[in-house]
Amino acid sequence: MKRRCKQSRILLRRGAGSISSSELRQRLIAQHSTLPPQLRRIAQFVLDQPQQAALMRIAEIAEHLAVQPSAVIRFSKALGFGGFTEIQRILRTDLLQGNPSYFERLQLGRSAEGPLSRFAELGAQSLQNLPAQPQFDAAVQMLCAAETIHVLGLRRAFGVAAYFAYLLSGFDARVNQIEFLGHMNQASLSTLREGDLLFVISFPNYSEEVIDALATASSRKTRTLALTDSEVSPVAQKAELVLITDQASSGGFRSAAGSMVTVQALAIAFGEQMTAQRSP
Amino acid sequence: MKRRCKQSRILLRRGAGSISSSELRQRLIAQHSTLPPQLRRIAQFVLDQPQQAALMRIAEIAEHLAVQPSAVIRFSKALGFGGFTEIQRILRTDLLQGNPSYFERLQLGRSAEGPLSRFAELGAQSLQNLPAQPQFDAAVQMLCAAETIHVLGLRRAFGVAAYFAYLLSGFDARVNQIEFLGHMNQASLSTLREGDLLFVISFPNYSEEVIDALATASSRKTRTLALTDSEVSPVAQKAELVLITDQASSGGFRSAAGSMVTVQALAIAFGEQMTAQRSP
DNA sequence: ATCAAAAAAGAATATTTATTTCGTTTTGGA
DNA sequence: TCCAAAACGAAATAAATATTCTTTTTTGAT
Repeated sequence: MKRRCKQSRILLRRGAGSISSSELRQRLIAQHSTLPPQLRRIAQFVLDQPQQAALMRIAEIAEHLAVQPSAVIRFSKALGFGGFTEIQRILRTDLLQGNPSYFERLQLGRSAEGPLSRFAELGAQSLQNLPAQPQFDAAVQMLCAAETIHVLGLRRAFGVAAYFAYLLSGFDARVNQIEFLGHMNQASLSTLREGDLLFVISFPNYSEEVIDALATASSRKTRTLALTDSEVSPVAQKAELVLITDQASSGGFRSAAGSMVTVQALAIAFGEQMTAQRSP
Repeated sequence: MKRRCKQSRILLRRGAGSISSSELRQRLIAQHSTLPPQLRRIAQFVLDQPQQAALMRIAEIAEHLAVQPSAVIRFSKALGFGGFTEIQRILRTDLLQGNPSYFERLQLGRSAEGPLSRFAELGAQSLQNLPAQPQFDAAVQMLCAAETIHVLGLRRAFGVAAYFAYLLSGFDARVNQIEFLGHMNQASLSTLREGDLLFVISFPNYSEEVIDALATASSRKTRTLALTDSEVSPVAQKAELVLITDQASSGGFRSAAGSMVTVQALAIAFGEQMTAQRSP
């Protein structure tokens, strides 16, 4: 009966019978009561701990549930799959956080239809990775402690910088957007002082001016905070504290959604803290 | 040299040399600059997309980064590991323990704590509503047909306008951001002509200047396109064609993520169409 | 109690996947 | 420009892992 095996392999490679994770759950729930004891335990495990099931090897799952590896295979076949690998593929795409379809599509090489949904997806990806920002609170502290906040973003980051400066000014912060109007670079930077904060926003390709500004800042004992796309970007290396966002890019285009949300959250956290300090 | 392999395997199985994910990140950042180009790209990928790196096979990662599988192994060894499997083990443990993503929380009905997650959610909401934009194609047509595109956004919309103007200029569009510098409002609007397009971005409270500009435009036979939050907003009523986004707000604060994504999609659709018209 | 049918176990096999090896190319220094 | 060292690419190898196959045990009906 080697043919059956071959056949199922082919199906898997095609990705033809691939279903969504919610369909999988439904099928699991539907068949759960009709399954023999061991297989039922496996089904329960997949339902209860999908993340673990996605990452563990068959042998590990088998050991964890005190069954034989072959039981896991029988389970998969009973559910109508060719093998456990197919189930795991579904679980893993799902584990790739929130937006399973994005990763799925990436792998298949197809992109979403229409620019709007394409970039909406890209933006959503940016937003998904935001909440895990250990530096966020420290960044807010730096903002609060600063005498004057200088905001610098050029080119694609200019709009984000402007938005941030606008929001901060709404909270009566001493804020100054550096625009290099008329290309008077050194003159613009002459307002950086000790006790101030330089907040830079920069994405590839990183502008020389921004990197220079960071150097100027540290020579003037101005503290520095950067919002960029990678921990190892040139600006990240020169800044005291780094926030990361908008890493994903599609076809050479990068979303700005994560940046906008980050600066908004920063500004509002800043505002809340400042008003809290004054009133009581 | 088979012994080396055996040895490292044994270490792996023991889990003895296993380090934490933050240690891994530190090591990655520290060595990043000293690594050869390909390995550096891999390091960056692991830093920037740890979830994906955790789940992908070596061959997939290699393909994604356009390197050979062996490069991934060389990378692992350069970092002091026995193989990529060891790195992946760290990443996977992290994936399991760590972040239940806020999408998950959304599904569970619990709301997120902390400003970052709060506004990430808000932004995600904005993005979800985007794809259903019947006017999108018409808007792109208007952009393509325009002689010169004038972009106007003030206050909270200023950053979005700047971003849009920046993107359009990258596609060799004739674009002009109206900034009302020095408050010479009428002078700024004197460049509006027949055949041009005025693209305005405005959210509550809607600036008087923007509404005035729309009036001026129609008196000068300049076509008008608006990006706003509601079909019945003052700017929507005065504009020929209207795009809607960022309707949701939380505690009086509105996300700008939808606007950014919309203008990005507009600009790129514009760019694609213009290049298509030229080349064939 | 006994038999047949179903379920499970364990060993054997096929396969996928990681890793090594080695030849070639590129890079940086005399 | 040449040489040596480093980096890279591709195929070969080894390891891990999933899957199948056969045997043994359990279950439940008569």
